[in-house]
Amino acid sequence: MTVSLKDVAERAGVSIKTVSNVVNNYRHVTPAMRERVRRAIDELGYRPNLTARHLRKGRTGIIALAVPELGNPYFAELAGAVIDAAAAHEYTVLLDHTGGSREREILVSQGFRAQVIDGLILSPIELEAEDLRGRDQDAPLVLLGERAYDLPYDHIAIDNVAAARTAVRHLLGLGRSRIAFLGARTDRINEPSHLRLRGWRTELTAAGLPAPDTLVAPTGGWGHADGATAMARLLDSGERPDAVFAYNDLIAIGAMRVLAERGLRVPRDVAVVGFDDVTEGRYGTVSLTTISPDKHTIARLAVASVVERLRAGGAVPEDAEAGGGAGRGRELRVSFRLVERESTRGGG
Amino acid sequence: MTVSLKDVAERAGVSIKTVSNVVNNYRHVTPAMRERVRRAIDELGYRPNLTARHLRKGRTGIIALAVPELGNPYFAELAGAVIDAAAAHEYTVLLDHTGGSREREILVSQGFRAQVIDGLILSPIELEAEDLRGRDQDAPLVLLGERAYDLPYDHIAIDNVAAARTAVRHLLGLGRSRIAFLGARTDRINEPSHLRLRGWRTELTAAGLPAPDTLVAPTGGWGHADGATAMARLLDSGERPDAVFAYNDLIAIGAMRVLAERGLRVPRDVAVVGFDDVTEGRYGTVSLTTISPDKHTIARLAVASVVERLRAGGAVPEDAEAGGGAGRGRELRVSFRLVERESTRGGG
DNA sequence: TTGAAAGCGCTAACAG
DNA sequence: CTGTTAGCGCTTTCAA
Repeated sequence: MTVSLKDVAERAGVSIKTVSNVVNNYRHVTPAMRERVRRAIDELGYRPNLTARHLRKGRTGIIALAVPELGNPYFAELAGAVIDAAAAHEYTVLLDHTGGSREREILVSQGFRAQVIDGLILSPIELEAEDLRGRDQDAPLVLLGERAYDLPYDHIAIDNVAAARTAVRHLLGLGRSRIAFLGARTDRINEPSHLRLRGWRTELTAAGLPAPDTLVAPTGGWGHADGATAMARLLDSGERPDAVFAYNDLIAIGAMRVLAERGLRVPRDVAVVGFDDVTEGRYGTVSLTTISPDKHTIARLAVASVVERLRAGGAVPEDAEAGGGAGRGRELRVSFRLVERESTRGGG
Repeated sequence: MTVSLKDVAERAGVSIKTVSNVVNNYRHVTPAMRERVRRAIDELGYRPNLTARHLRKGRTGIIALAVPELGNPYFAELAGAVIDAAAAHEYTVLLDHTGGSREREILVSQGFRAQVIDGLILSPIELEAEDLRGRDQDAPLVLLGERAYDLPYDHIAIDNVAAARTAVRHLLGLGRSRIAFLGARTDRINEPSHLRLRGWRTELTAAGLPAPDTLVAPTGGWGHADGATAMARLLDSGERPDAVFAYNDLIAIGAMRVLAERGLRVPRDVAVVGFDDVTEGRYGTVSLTTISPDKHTIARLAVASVVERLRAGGAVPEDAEAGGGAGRGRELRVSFRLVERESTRGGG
C-alpha cells in the first residue's frame, strides 16, 4: 500500500540513505544520482511518512492552540492568524477549545491531546498559577491574554490596564461621566476581567470621578447574551449610565441591543466602547468603537516563541537553563489602538 | 528524558509486552501483575508515546478540518462542533483554512499537511470535481457544504434548494414580491451559490413572479463588506426590492447596514432573510431571520463518516470496494429550519 | 498468562 | 559521495 524509502531505494537501485538524502535536500549528492532517485520517487508516488520521521526526530511539526471558545469571533480570527503564522514556520496547528473551564485548561496544559504536539499556545481563563506549577511537559507553552502568572512561560498580551484606561479616557473626553463597566467576573479571586476593570477604575479615579460598584455589571460569560442580560440588569437597578465600557465586543453588542430595546440611543444617550475589534462590530446598525489589539502580532509572537524554544531544545531563549519550564518567562507586550466608530462618535 | 515502556518494564521487573498489555487494558493479566505495573507507571510518570503507537498502527488519531475562513462565524461554530464530535470518538482535530481558493483546496485535499492525519473533512468553495478525481490519498475524505460532486466521497449538506425556497416562500407569504438575491458568484461555471440561487428562482417562478437578473447581486466574497457593497450597488442601480434573500448571514447583515444608512427600514421597507444562523444575527438592532442548518448534526455525521471508513479500512461502508476513493459517495441530508426574527417579522 | 523478538518508516552515526 | 546499521517507542506474532 504505502511506498517507503526502501521501495524507492530498490527501484532506483541505490541505498535508503541516498534516497533520504535526496528527499531531505542534502548537499553532496550527484545531480545524476539525484535525478535518478527523483524519477523513482515520482514513478512510485512516494511520500515521506511524517509519523516515522517525527518519531525519529522527536518532533511532530504540530503545535496546538487552545482557546476558550471558537464561537467568539475574536478567538476565531486569532486562530486564523495563528494558523498562518505557524505555516510560515512550516508548523501545522491543532485547535482545541476549553470552554474557559479550569478543568479543561489544566487537561490541555498537561498535554491531554498533546503527546502529538511540539508546543502549546494557551489562552486561559480560569487556570491558576498553581495548576501550571507542576507541569511536567517538555512541550513549550506560551500563554495568551489577560491572565498573567509569575511562571517560566512566555506571556503575550496587550497592556490591558492601559487599553481600558484609553477606552475610558475616550469616553471622558466625550463628556461622559457615568461610565458603566460590563463584564466583570466576580466569581473567583484572580478574576479574568481583573485588569480591564482596574483600568476602568483607575482612569475614573484619576479624573476625580467616582467608580461605584453599582456601575459594575458582572456577567456569567462573554457572549452577546451575557452582555444583554447584564445591561438589562443594570438598567433595571435604576442606574442611568451615559456610557458603557464592555469587557469585549460581544458583550458590548449584546448591551447595545438592550439599549435599543429600551429606547436609549447610542451614542446620544449612552456611548459604548467594546474590546477586541471583531469584524462584526463594524457592521451593526451602529458600528462599535473598540480597542483593537494587534491580533497578527500576537499570533506571530506566540508562534515565534514556541519555535524559538523548540530550537533551543525547550529552554527559555534568554537564559540557558534547561527544560521547557525553566528560566523566567518573558512578558511580551503587543500594541493596541482605539478605533473610533459610531457608538461613540455617531449621529445616533 | 522520556519514560518508555522499557523503563516501566525494568522498574516493574516484567517484560515490555506485559506493560503494553496493562496500558492497553488487555484481558488476561493477573490483577497482581496489573497492580505492579500500574505502580511502576505512576512512579515513573510514564505516558505512552502516541507517535510511536501510531507509526506502528498506521493511524494518528488526528483528523483535519479545512474550512474557507475561520473569520466567518458559521465555520468557526462548525469547527467547534466538529472538535466536540471528534473528541467523542477520541479523535483530535487539526484545523486549516483555505481562503476558499481552488489552489489551497487542492493542496489540502492532496494532503498538503495531511501526512499526519487519518482523515479529512473539507468544505470546498472553488474546488472542481476533476481536482479530486486523481486523489491518491488513502485518508478518507468527506465533503461539506453546497458543492456536490459525483465522486466516491460522502457529501454532507442540507438541501440548499429547499432551504432557499423556504426562505423565499416566507418572504412571499409576507406579501413581498420584489425579492433580491444577494451573494451570487458568477465568476465560474459551477458557482458555489448555485443551489441557493436556483431555489430563489424556482420559488419565484412557482409563485408566478419574475426572477430578473437585475434583482441578483453578485458578491466577490462572503463577508459583511461584500454584502454591504452588493446592496449599495443594487440600490444604486435603481432597483427597489421589498425584500432581500442573502447567500449567508454576514452578507445579510452587511446589507442591512447599508439599508439603514439609506434610510430604508427593516423589515417595513425591506425584509431580510439570511442563511447560516450565526449567533451574531440574533443580536443586531434588528435581529435576523435566517435559515438554520443543524450544525451539530453536520459535524457529527462528518466525523462519523470518517471514522466509519477508517474502521472499514478506507472503504466506503455500504459496499465493500477497496481504497479510500472507491465505491459511491453517500449524499447525507441534514435538516434545517427557518428561524423567524425581526428582520421579517419585527416592528421596524 | 507472559516473554522475546521483529519491524512500522525514518534519520543519523559511522564506515567505506 | 554513498552504503550499513542501529534504534526512536510501540504493537504484535509466535513461543514458552
